[in-house]
Amino acid sequence: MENEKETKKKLLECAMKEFSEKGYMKASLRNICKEAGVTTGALYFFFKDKEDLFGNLVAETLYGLDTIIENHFIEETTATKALAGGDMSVAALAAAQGFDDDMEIARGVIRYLFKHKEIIDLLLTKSQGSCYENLPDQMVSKVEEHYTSMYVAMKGYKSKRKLTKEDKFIIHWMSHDQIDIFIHIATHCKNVNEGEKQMKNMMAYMIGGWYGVINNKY
Amino acid sequence: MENEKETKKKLLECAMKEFSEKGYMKASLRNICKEAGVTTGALYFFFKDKEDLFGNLVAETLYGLDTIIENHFIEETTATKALAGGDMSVAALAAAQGFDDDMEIARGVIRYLFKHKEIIDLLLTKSQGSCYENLPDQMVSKVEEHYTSMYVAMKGYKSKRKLTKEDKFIIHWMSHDQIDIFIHIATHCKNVNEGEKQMKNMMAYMIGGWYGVINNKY
Amino acid sequence: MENEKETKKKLLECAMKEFSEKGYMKASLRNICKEAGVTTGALYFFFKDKEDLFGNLVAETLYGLDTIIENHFIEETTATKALAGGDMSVAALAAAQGFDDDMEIARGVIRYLFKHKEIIDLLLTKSQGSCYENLPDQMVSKVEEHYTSMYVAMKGYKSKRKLTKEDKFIIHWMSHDQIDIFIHIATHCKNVNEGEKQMKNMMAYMIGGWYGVINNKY
Amino acid sequence: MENEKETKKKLLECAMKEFSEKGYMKASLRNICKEAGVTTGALYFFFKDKEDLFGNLVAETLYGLDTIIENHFIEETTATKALAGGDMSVAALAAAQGFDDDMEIARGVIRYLFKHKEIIDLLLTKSQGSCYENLPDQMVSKVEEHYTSMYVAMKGYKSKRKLTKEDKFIIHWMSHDQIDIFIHIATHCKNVNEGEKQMKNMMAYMIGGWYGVINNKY
DNA sequence: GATGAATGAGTGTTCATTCAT
DNA sequence: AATGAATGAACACTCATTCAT
Repeated sequence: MENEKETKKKLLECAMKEFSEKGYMKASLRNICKEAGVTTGALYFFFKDKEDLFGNLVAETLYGLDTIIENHFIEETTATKALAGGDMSVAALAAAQGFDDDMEIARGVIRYLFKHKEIIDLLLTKSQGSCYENLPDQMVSKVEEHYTSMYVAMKGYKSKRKLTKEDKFIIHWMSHDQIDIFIHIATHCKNVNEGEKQMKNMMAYMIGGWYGVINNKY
Repeated sequence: MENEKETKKKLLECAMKEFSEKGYMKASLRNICKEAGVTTGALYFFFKDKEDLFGNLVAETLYGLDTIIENHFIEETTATKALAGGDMSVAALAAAQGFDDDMEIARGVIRYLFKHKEIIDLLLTKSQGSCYENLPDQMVSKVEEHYTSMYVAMKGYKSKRKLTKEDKFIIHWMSHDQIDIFIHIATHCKNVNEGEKQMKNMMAYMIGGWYGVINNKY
Repeated sequence: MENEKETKKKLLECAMKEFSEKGYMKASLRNICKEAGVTTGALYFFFKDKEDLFGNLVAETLYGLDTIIENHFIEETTATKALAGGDMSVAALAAAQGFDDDMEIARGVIRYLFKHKEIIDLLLTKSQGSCYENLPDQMVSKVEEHYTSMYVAMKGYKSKRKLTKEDKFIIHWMSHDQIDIFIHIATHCKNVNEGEKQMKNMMAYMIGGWYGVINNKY
Repeated sequence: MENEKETKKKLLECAMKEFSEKGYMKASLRNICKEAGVTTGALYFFFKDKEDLFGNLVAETLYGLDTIIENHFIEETTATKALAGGDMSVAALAAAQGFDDDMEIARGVIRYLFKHKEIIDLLLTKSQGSCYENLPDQMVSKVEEHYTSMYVAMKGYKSKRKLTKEDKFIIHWMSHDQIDIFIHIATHCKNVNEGEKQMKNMMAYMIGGWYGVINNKY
């Protein structure tokens, strides 16, 4: 019963190695099978095709990440909405609170990233050619809504309708940058401790950036 | 003599199209030649191999970009070094000056990016699999040295030797982010005017970020 | 005991569908099993191989058809033989009688074809690649002997020895055409009523053809 | 210059052999190449894909056959149309004339078939799976229109509108049978002389059949 | 009776590259 | 300067079949 699943496991391990070394497109199913000591037919018993094999490697981790980001940022969103319409100083205070919360969320994200570091690396840097190649963009989209609300609150706008093209652009950029911080940590720090440590400076950078934008007169 | 160069030109045009549509890896030399109305042999008369063809497309633009970044940021570097050892307020003042200069440089970079938008897009989003796939990283390296000096000055350190691992990490991140701003503008704005406009907010974000980092106590 | 046979039944149903849709060669045993909700191993418990599976689908129907044709046409044969040696007009008369009998047989065949229409379609149009691909030819052979006797009688020959190469050729053709009439009806009429109706004209055509041949002077 | 085309020729020869032996579907491009002493890449230099290779074998012959059938039968059609509305005996006479003409056409077709016997065999018996698998049906369609006109004339109908479902069915059958005569000759006679000889009986059969149908009272 | 696993040979097709002419 | 021809290795994928359990 145990060694029945050995082959699938072996296949996944070798696939992990091959994809990590060569990226999705250049990875060879033949190589994976050879390495695993089985014929290509065996691979197709367990997996529908190349994409499915890659999917089996990353799906679970991806789903968990999605859940974390979606849940947290969406809860935040509703909380932050209450700020809209308040006076600037209150908003600023609340925003500071918002950042503290974000910090907490970020810590959670980072812990998750490091818990699944290899898969995350695969997704972030080796998925080109697969259906997962736009993962960062998708995550950015999820953060963007949350940040739009925060931005509206901090600017003291009464509704999202007030947002100019420039507002939207910088919100998108900051969302992108937030995701990029996670990616940067995941790909540049060797463990979760270092990740959490470096994150403090990065969050300081980001918060400073937000204030720079909010107070920008140009 | 004229139609000799015609073929090379045609080949480059068709290569541009193919690489832009499919990316470096999925681009087919066959297709390029078919489109250009010549045989593959012709291509190999003008270009050593696939990489060389891609290189011919991007080399000039790349060299120009390198030059801009290298020249400007390196000149800056020497100027900023004078600050080392000064008191904090002077440093801050000087840093502000530094940012103004950076703004000017950034404007130049952006103008350059849009002047060669298609090639830049190719380099930034379609070069995976070629030797240019790490271009952003290389550019980051060039900015990094300049930023290290600025950082040292703003922190009031007496020499680079004082830099901790955390300092180096955040400097790398901010360098990366600077390059990312350029990339973001190049890939998200439709013309140079919009690019320059959006850049103002982004620079405000970046400068705010720097201050956030410099003043960070954690 | 009951659901044991359920699986075999299910397999046969799904095989029917797959073979009908794709033809013998392109049909995939994998697909059949997937559709039936069992593994390929199960299929190989019930059937020796692909050919055997196809055989199980068509064998009974095929055997019935064989029997009908063989019995009837062979009975006819002995009856018709009595004509040999008689004078022409008697032979013609007898031949007319023969055609009436043939009409009756044909009606029986057609009824049988429509009773097993789906299997017949399978055999006639989807069996290429299997050992049944020459079914029409085999049926032709069976009719041929009967027609040879009829031909000998109508021509007023004293024995089969008189048959020239041309005689044999046209007998083969007419046998082939007789089978083709059945096939045409089976594949072009939507039910037995229409089949029987159209058959009248077709038999008129065939009988006219026979007279054309018998009286042909060239 | 001469042995440049040797490879393509060799490839076509070997393809001819492979397709003839195994049929379109079971033919292996690898085998063809191995037999021709070249790599598969070479094949793909000359031919787009399997279908194109097969097409190169048969296209010319097919086009010629199309032309013969289309030209002749369509010329006939207009000639025969003049009969519509005339009295029966005249129509019958004219029909007899029509059959004489058809005989002449048929002789032309048969000569063509034997001139390209191997290709014709390929098309008729080995093309399943390719885009040519329905060739006989297409040819039947072309004959059908001509026969409809003849039928209308012989029946003494004033227009095609009078045709019942039964009329149409038997016309289709007779068209089918006409094509089948050609196919039968092409696949059962070993040379054009034998073909032309056997055709006489077959045409007698067919003409007899037509009269049988036209005079049929049921 | 049936599964789950695996084989091994095969499929058509595409690729960048080479080279004599 | 360019062609036409060819290579050879690689690709993802499918197949009917087998067999221990």
